[in-house]
Amino acid sequence: MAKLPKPGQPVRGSRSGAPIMALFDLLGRRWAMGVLWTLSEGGAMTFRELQDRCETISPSVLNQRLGELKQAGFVTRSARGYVPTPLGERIYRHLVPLGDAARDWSDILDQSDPV
Amino acid sequence: MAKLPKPGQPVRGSRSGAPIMALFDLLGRRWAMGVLWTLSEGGAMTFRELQDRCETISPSVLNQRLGELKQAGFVTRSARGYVPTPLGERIYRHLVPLGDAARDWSDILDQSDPV
DNA sequence: TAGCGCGCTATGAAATCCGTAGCAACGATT
DNA sequence: AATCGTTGCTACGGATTTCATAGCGCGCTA
Repeated sequence: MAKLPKPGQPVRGSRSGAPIMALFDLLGRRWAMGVLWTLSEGGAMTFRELQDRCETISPSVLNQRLGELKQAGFVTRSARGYVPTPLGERIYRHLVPLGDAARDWSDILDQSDPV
Repeated sequence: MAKLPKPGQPVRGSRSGAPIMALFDLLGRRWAMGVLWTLSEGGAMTFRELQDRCETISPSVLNQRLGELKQAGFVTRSARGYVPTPLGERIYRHLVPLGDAARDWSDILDQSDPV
């Protein structure tokens, strides 16, 4: 099992553990950003609900990602289910403009390379 | 070999291919964000130089990520080496504030959980 | 006590990633 | 012309990660 990336300690991709590299290690795991995104968009939700919204995630990976996100302090568990922490919300807010860029990307691909 | 995620087509994580999910699929592969980041920070550079800066990346993975980023239109190859495209630059600019958040994250961890 | 939904774990196969070695092409040097 | 160094990558085998599916133990309700 891969250990949790922590800024300041060697992570996959950086011996120095530059914070951004630690974050990339964490968020660059399959589904990590998708989970944070879904959770931030949808508000508090249960494990199963999250699983449904993520369409194709397997429970083992969801559980693992949730554990990592919890340990990293991006997600926590409230009475009504999993929710992003303020720190998690902040990361999410930086992810939002990526959604806009993604839409433009989609438009560009449509123009240059219609299916 | 995993196929290139394209918005509008089913990707890992979304049957509908919502642009953001296609982007998450692409960027959520090991080293994808790190490569884009390194390239944007350092300007045009050769394969080997990129490999050096990424410290621990293997050439096979670097080559694969570069191919994906090229196909996605985020990176291209100029006379002086690999460079991000305008679209790639744009993604990068949205990644920058994540670096700030990562530093704060690092500070928080230092306070709450000193090694 | 039977049925339900819940959070999650177990398992085994498939995909991905890794480090290392090394090849072919090129230009500069001897 | 033979050698050298650099570059962009590919081959390979093993380690890790992700996957789909099945199902367990719990608490609640009827």
